[in-house]
Amino acid sequence: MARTERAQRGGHPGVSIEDVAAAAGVSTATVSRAVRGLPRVSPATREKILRIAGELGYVASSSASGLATGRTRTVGVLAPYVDRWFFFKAIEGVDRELHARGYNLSLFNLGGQRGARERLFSKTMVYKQIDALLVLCMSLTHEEIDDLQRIDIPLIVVGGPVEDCPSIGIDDYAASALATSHLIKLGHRDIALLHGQDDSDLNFAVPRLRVEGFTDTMAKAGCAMPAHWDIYGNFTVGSGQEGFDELWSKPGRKPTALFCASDEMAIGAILQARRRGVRVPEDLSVVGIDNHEFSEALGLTTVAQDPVDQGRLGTRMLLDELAGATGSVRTTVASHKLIVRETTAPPRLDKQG
Amino acid sequence: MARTERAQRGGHPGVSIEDVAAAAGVSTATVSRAVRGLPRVSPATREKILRIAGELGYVASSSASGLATGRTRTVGVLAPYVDRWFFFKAIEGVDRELHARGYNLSLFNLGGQRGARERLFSKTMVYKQIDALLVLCMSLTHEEIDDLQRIDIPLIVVGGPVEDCPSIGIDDYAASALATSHLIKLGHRDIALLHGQDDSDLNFAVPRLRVEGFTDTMAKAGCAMPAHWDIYGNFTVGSGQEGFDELWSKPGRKPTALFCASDEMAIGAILQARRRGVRVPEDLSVVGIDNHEFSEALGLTTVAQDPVDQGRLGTRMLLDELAGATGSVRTTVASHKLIVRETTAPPRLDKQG
DNA sequence: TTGTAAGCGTTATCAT
DNA sequence: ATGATAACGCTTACAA
Repeated sequence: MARTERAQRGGHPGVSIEDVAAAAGVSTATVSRAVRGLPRVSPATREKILRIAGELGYVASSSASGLATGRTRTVGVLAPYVDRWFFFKAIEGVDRELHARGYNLSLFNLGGQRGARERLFSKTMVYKQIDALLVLCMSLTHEEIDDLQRIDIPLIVVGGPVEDCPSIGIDDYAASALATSHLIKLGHRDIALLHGQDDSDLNFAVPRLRVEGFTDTMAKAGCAMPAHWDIYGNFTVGSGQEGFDELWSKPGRKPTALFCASDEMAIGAILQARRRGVRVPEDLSVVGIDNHEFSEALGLTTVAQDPVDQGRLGTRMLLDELAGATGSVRTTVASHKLIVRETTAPPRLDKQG
Repeated sequence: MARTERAQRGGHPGVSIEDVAAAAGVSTATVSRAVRGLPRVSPATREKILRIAGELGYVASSSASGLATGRTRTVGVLAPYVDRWFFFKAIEGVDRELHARGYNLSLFNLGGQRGARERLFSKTMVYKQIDALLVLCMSLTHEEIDDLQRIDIPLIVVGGPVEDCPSIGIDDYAASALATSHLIKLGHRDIALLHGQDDSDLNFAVPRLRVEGFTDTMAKAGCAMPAHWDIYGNFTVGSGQEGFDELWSKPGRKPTALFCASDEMAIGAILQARRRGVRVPEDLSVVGIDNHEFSEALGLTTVAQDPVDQGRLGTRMLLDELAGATGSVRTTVASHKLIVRETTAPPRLDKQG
């Protein structure tokens, strides 16, 4: 199908490099160099070419240059969800860095359907379509990892450790230890735990680390926790609500504080506590991890992390690697910080251990 | 640069259609037909080719086929934000539909920096890179619209009307009228308004329509609203909090109800009200629009809409259009529904009009 | 049913 | 500094 035929059939061939070359009276090679800002073009011709290209509205075809160079100038972002705080924040950071450096972002969202990983991630989805891959806080099967390694493009995971892959994220263990000791320093000893696993099994490491940080800190402080204070949720607000009800409906002593493995669960728990007439922090202190958008409004004490920045940094490493700086991609730990607000206070004297 | 050279230089040529053809003892044309499921291939050869392609791990180069066909099989998604409820929900719907039909999603996020449109959307960003464009609830400048029309690819905006563009979204006027009359039917006459404009001026229509729905309904019911009950926010939780404080700090009579143009503002207002000792709904009824994730947990009465579905439907129209069904893309109105929960109740008798 | 071969719009090598 | 020209890997008339 020749260009002329396409045009005849009502297609939209657009203006090609050849059109520009013809209009400028130079070769396509020169146009190519000129528009890409490469050397070996005299200032005069460059200016002329740029002007004409502008007039004609020339934009290089990404398919064509992709084919010629073997690079697509797009990086893939693989996310288990796109509607959860950490994820959309990270995506924002990734997008910013990517477009700032002239790259495109191709989004692959595995989630959507809650309950199980709906779409499997196959190499065909990205093979020859992206220059690098950024994985958002999810574990990969061995098969997926192997596939990815075989493709051999720069890869980084943002938001949690995955074996055999470089990653960037906070030290989840330290973060939850920090939240827990904040509670302990306040005088709490009767602390319940609201944690759990992501619905779709997408990352086991982060939840586990956050629990271990809690458990170890409790143990070190000599605090024991009855088994029925160990509540299992799934990192959503809804499960935070249910978690609170479960905790409070059980007979026996109540805790004076609640450690939640994520702000979303903490928010759910607090909302439900208030609904049940349990005052926060007077009757129950609550602490979370993340510093979700809504946490400030609620006055939630939490350990903050910055997913935007993690996304940006991860992207930067990927792009540097692509730019030839071998070794740019390496496992990095991002910072976290305790933010004390209004949902934590010393336990009431009559309840103190 | 020949294939062999690339390989020698440590590049990763991958397995090409030619490799498959050679291994199968057929021509590339046949391989092409076979792998794409086209007719005119005998069952036997097809099976053989598929097997070999599988063994070799063959995946067609999107650049090459894009160049050959003039189609990229990716659609662009232009979003003012990616970290706001409507937007990430819509993106989820878009992504689902897209990948289900073998398309890729290229994300362009204009936001990030709050305060002003940071990145301008230029035709060079998408020209020749996408087959269709889905715009998420933002107004475009005339220049941008012109550019887009000139590119002449299917276009739809999801989440709000934009002049001269087909769109899908709820009837924002009707939705806010519905929320308002819910309040009025409950017996409220002293109703305050929390509305505003998106930070970055990204869509004027939606906020305006929601205000008009409120204002007209109030007028029809013969309710007057003092000017200082007209509070201006920016659709965020934070501005909901500030809005409440502004409303409550002013001297004079207090309203018995508050209409918020979005759930996020409503949530902020409620949280702040409680913090100030104002009970919801006893002292103040609050209603929102959207049915945000957190609204159920808070018990917020609201008018629900389903962005996931809007995104999916918008995408479907785009893809149908690309599949040749001319006229598939057309302005459509999505449904909304009042959900009465716990933040609205009749006004207290001593305060009734 | 299968193969041949001409494009698709760039980039990059090598001359000039 | 500039130009010819051969790739890049696929699709698609058209011929066989």
